[in-house]
Order: sequence, then C-alpha cells, then structure tokens
Amino acid sequence: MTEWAGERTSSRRQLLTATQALLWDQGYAATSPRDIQKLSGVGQGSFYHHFESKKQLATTALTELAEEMIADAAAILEADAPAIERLRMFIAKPRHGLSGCKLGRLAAEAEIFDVELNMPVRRYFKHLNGQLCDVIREAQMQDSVNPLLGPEALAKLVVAAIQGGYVLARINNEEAVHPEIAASLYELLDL
Amino acid sequence: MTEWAGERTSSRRQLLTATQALLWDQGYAATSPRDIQKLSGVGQGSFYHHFESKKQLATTALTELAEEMIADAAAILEADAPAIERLRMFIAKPRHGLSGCKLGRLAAEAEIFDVELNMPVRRYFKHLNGQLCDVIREAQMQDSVNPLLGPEALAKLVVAAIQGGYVLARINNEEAVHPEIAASLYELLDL
DNA sequence: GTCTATATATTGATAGAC
DNA sequence: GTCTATCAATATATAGAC
Repeated sequence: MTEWAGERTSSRRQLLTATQALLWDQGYAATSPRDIQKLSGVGQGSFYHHFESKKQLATTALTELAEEMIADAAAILEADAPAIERLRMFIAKPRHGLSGCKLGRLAAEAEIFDVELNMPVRRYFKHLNGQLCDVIREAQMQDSVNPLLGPEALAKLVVAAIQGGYVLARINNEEAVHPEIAASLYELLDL
Repeated sequence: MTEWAGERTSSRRQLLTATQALLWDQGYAATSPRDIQKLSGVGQGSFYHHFESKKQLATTALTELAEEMIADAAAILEADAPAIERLRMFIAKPRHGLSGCKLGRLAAEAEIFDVELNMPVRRYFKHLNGQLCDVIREAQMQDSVNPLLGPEALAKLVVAAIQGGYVLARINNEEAVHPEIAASLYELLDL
C-alpha cells in the first residue's frame, strides 16, 4: 500500500507524468526543464535529485510510454478473436489525429538519432511490426487477407499509413483522417 | 543580369536559403536566428533589416519551398505520359528517408497550428492532393488503377504512406523505406 | 544595408542550505 | 528529498553608429 500510494504522488512520478504529457504536446527540443517543473508542481531541486538531466528524464519517460503502448497494442493484437478481427480492431482503433502519435512524433526531431532517446521509440515500432506481421500471416493463411503482398510489406504499409495520417491531420487541422485511412486499408487488404 | 546575380548573393537570398536548410534539418523551434546567421554568413543587422522576425523569415522561406515543391510535383504529375505512368513516377520518385519531407516535417511541431506558418505547408499538400486525384481519376477511367476506392481516398492513402515512410525511416535509421512502400502501393493499386 | 553593442528572458544545470 | 540562489550560455530581438 505504501509503495503504491507513494508511487502515485511521488515527485519522481509527477515528473515522469508531466514529461510524458509535454513530450507528446511539444516534443523534446521545445520542452524545457522549467516547463516540466511547472506542470508537475515539482521544484528544481527534486528534478535534478531524481534525474541526471533533461535527456535522462525524457528517456525514462519514453521507455515507460513505450511499454504502455506495447501493452495496449498487445491487448488488441493478441486478443481472443480471429486474426482478421484483431487486425481490423487495430486499424480501426480510435486515434487523435491532431495530437499525433506519442512516440511517432519524435521522428521529426533531430534527437531521434540520439541512441538513448531513439531506443524506446524504436523498440515500440519493432514490437508493433512483429505483432502485426504475426496477425497478418495468420489471417492470410485463413485466406482472409489479400495474399499479393507478404506480412512484412503489409505491416509496414499499415503502420506508415497510420503515422502519415497523423501528419495530414495536423497539417490540415482535421481530426478525423484515420477513419478514412482505415476504410481504405480495409478495402485494399480485402478485410 | 544585375537582378539575377544580385538575387543569387544578396543577404536576403542567403538568409532564405540557410533558413530552408535549417528548417529541414532541425525544424522551426530548434532553429535560432543565430543558427541562420552563422550558416548564411549574414550578420544580425541584415537579418532584422530584411525580415521582421524569425517567424516571418520562416514563413517566407516555407512559402518559397512550397512553390518549388509544387512545381516539382507538377513536373511529374502533369508530364506528357499516360496517367498510370505519371502516378507510378510520383510514387517511385527517389526520397531521402532519413532527411524527412521538407514540409511534412513541420507537422510534428506545435507551430504547425500557427496560421501563418501553416499556410505554405497546407497549400503544398492541398495542391498535391488535387493533382494526385486528377491523375488517379484519369487512370481509373482507363481501367489501369484499382477501382475499389475513389480518387480522394487513394490520393490520401498514397500521401499518408509516403509521409509515414519518412517517420519509419528516421525511427529505424533506415534510409530505404520508400522503395518498399512504393512496391506495396503498386501492388495494391494494380499498377 | 550592414555592423557592433546592448537588452531581457529563458535554458539547462550546479551549489549549498534545510 | 526538497528548496532557493546562482550561473554561463543561448534565444530573440532592439538601438544606433557607419
């Protein structure tokens, strides 16, 4: 009980949660330690007590986020349902186009090439790609997905289309791009 | 002749060229006036003589870039060739995955929602979308593109897949994502 | 048009008291 | 573990001489 309650309100947790929100909203470069301190309600002293630097805090926050998003994706892609249904559910999953992908967003920053900051982001996409490949392969063996392309090619296309959907949503200030993208993917994959 | 030579080496031109390079490489928030002054070799005085602010310089630079990219796309999509060939050429066009799209890159920044900075970016994608729709429509009337989806849906999917390709390329530090994406699009569109 | 000097705020972090 | 004070560097300009 102490651990749980402690974790919920500890400065460390507050810092991580605030950082996750700010990285999503502003990206890495545009988020300052002061922004994080303000949003988290935690002082400078605590910031540098719990974390060595902005970069280390961001890395930790992203690692946590990646694990959560991997779990979320797994909940859909490993659900107890036919492969084609799981694929459909992943593609149709509600997405906030204007907000962007919490992790994909970092692709545009120069820091995406920093080994430590890159790791959690790449880990998520690698994991997602693997699970999508599995589901698509299974669906193709059941003749429920277009067999013209291999699982790898299809998985990559699906993820790219979703990430590109965020790009178009933000540029055109149009929240609902993903339902259209999803409908197109359904049609072309014979779903 | 004086105009041309003058334009080539004027401080104004140097500033615009440097800004275009830096916006592509670092994005808007991470690019400082000093960065621009250093790369352009132009002093602070000239910077603020020719442009009111960083934002105005960036807007001008992006507007110029958008016009160039519109012209580049038009050179392909309005070329003297069958619609299906023009579509193929656009999809297969060489792309530097690791560098990202000069304009699409800005989608990740908070400033993409600033009306002035947004305008040139949106203008390019609107124009591109229109031309792609035309070409796809023409190709479908000649029975050379998959008719399951309308031109609008297909155009949006193609652009999203390309933009998402940049995201995946940078995250995975893998330059050659677009050839794979292109091959998948070919197959699914019956090209 | 360009230069140097100056200005105010913020950034990312450290120091040291409590 | 948290707080306040401080710091050198940078961001984004403005002022005014040349």
